[in-house]
Amino acid sequence: MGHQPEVLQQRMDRFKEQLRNAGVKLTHQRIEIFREVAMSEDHPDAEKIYKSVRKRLPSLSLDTVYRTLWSLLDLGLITTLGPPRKTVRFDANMTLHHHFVCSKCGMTRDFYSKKLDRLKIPESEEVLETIQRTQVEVRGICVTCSKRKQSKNRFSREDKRRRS
Amino acid sequence: MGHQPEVLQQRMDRFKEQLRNAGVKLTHQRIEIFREVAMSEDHPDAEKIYKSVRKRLPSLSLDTVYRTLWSLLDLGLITTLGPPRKTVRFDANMTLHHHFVCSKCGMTRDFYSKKLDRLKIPESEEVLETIQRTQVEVRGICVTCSKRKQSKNRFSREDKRRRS
DNA sequence: GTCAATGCAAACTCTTTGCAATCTG
DNA sequence: CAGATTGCAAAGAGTTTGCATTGAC
Repeated sequence: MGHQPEVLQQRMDRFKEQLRNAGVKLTHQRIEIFREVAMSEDHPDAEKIYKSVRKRLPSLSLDTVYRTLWSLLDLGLITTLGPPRKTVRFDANMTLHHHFVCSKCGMTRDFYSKKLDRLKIPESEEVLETIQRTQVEVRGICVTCSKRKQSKNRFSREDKRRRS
Repeated sequence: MGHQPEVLQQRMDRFKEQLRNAGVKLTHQRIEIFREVAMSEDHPDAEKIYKSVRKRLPSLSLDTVYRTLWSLLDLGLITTLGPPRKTVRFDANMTLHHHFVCSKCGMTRDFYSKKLDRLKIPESEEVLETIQRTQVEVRGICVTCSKRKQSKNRFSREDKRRRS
């Protein structure tokens, strides 16, 4: 479980540089939390990150993990799996379709494309026993979020949360 | 906000047929909850479905909405947006990559493909102002979940939840 | 030294569960 | 009518917040 050392090093360097550029403090917590996400191959959730990092920083608290993760997201150093929302959302459209997803608000819209429906997937043997469906997810910023006066991509995510 | 009438009708018919085949009762609640998901174009969460259906069935409770949605998921009548988990998961791999996702447990693994990286997306103008990234999500059942003795895809999801 | 960031504890929100009452087939 | 399903209320997760303390620059 882990990436090539040089990949990790590269990510860590980029991370430190971006934090400095943003005028944000390089705390032990942030360094270790980012390292954990950067090292892992399994897309961990906050709880899992918390447990791992805690071995190195026993005083770490879970809320710091959350705060740090949202911050890293805003800085563009990490992404979320699927739309960045906490509640599960459902879809009765079982026909082949694809998604536009807004990275800010999680808005999701279907779109159709015969070409994309026919995608050939390479190897899957290792991980998936049976394949059910292949879907393209296009991520970007939606029209509404683009218009909304942006807090210049500030480090703190607080304003965004209070609003929604 | 709504699909073509004939699409809705088709989905409702399929829904009723599948429930009968599975030997599952066709209650008002299930019918209205499924109709709501089938009608909507915006991938609603449980809360939103609850609020809408409540206008028609004032006695509906939120826990019934949850139970029904997981059940419909098991029957293959609806899907979730992204992996079917409740907690957000993070990813420090900012290089172009794609995902294998297990529909049962939410396990997610990266994979790489130069071909998929070069996907051409059709129209996006309407919805997304700027596109950040395009990613392919391959859904299926992972090796571990395939092995796990399956409760013959029973309607109730309870066993699965308790286990995790 | 200053102000951002952390840890703690408490509040909140979302989701699940146990059980008696109700409704479908 | 029997057993599945619902509604209720309460418990459980997961996540966020206010505030005093700590630590990076």
